[in-house]
Amino acid sequence: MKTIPKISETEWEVMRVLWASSPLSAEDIIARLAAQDAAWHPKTAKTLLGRLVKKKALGFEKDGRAYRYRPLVREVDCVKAVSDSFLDRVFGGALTPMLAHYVEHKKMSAAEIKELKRLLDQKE
Amino acid sequence: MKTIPKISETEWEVMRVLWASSPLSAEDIIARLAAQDAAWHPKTAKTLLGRLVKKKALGFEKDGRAYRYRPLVREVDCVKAVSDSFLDRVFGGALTPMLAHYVEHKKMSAAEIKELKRLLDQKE
DNA sequence: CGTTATGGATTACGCTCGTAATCGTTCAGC
DNA sequence: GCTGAACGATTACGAGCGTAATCCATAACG
Repeated sequence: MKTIPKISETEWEVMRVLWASSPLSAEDIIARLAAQDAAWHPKTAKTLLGRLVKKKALGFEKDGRAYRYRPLVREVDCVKAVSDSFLDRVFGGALTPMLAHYVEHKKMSAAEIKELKRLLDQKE
Repeated sequence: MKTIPKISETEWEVMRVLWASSPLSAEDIIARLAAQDAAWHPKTAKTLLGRLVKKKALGFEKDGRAYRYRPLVREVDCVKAVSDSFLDRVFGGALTPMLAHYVEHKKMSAAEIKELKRLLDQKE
């Protein structure tokens, strides 16, 4: 089991772009980030790319002077790590109260409810 | 709607103790923290209490030389704030994939599954 | 009554984060 | 070939965090 580097709040946005599609150039990544949130400053994105490379969440191949970045860690693994820590911290590790919180406080469509029930059925 | 102060990882453990029971003296809080995790250093806990007071997550009444601390923010509100941000960051705000992740990756007892289904039924 | 233990306040310190600007190099266009 | 634009690398910097130790006042014990 590989060690999952700790990915910060803003770094997650970058990772999510690359999990959705990779490899990508910095330029492409910046474009996609700006597409979902215009407040992204290119320099900031570059800094984050550098940090993610340093902490080995991203790798790259050179493509001329530029890099093409790709994830070195799988999304599922990162999601699992951070989900577990969230569960521990906020709900003391108790799964059901956590799920109950969401079910009770967030809107869900009938289809979503059905889908979730199906998953629960499978689990039995 | 009051503003929820940002509560850090370790601060959450302190808050959880006080949400479970308050008001409590620093001594009591430290004892309860140590009970669940022996690695807690009293000085560290004091620092966190101070910080939580400063950021107005906790208040206190004087009781002689000592303080009796109590939460100034409700657990539900904090849970909601941090849950929403977690959902956004890790799952891009998509509720069902998030719930699905937990249902698929964590162990649940038959009773828990049943309880959750009941909540989903209510929601319909 | 004085000394010590205890309580909160203050100070410490290295790390990470968010947010960029600057630097040095190299590719591309003129 | 020369110049400027663009790339990654390096540097910046204040805030917050995790982890304590130290300081100062007072309460409790002897």
